[in-house]
Amino acid sequence: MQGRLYSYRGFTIEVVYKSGRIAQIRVLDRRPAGLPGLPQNLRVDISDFTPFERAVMGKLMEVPPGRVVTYGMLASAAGYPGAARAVGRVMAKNPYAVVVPCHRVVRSDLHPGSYAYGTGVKRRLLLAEGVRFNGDRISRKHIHRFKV
DNA sequence: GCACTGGATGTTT
DNA sequence: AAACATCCAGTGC
Repeated sequence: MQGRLYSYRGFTIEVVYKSGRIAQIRVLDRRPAGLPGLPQNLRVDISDFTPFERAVMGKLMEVPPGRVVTYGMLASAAGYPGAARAVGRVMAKNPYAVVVPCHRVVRSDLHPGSYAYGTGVKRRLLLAEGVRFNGDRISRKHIHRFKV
């Protein structure tokens, strides 16, 4: 698997194509040397996912850089209150890092929580997007409120 | 406040 | 039936 390399806020992003469609987007913990910026118009295909997964991923894509949501908040906003842990399962399998911004989903105690590419990468990605920390916890002002 | 524990939880495979 | 990137209430500092 080889893909196109892009730059996103100090990280290298690899977009892997399979038969003309985006198969995976991953984060490489490496400085992007002279790479183009990550395109805004990348179209990811979520039609093969379950209704629950589509609802969660779709809602998550509303969260902008510099904001975070908790697993439980995202579950409720997607229409599945109480499914915080199931949201964690979706995030763990998310093939489209950064475009489906699973690094912006954090624990209810505002610790960043786990990440497929390492907790350090998650923390530094959030920092690069403008999220401030108090020690190892995210400050409350960055919590995103979904529109009703 | 902090750290830890045990149990409940929803969805997928 | 098992797995899990959680959550909450309880306990003891």
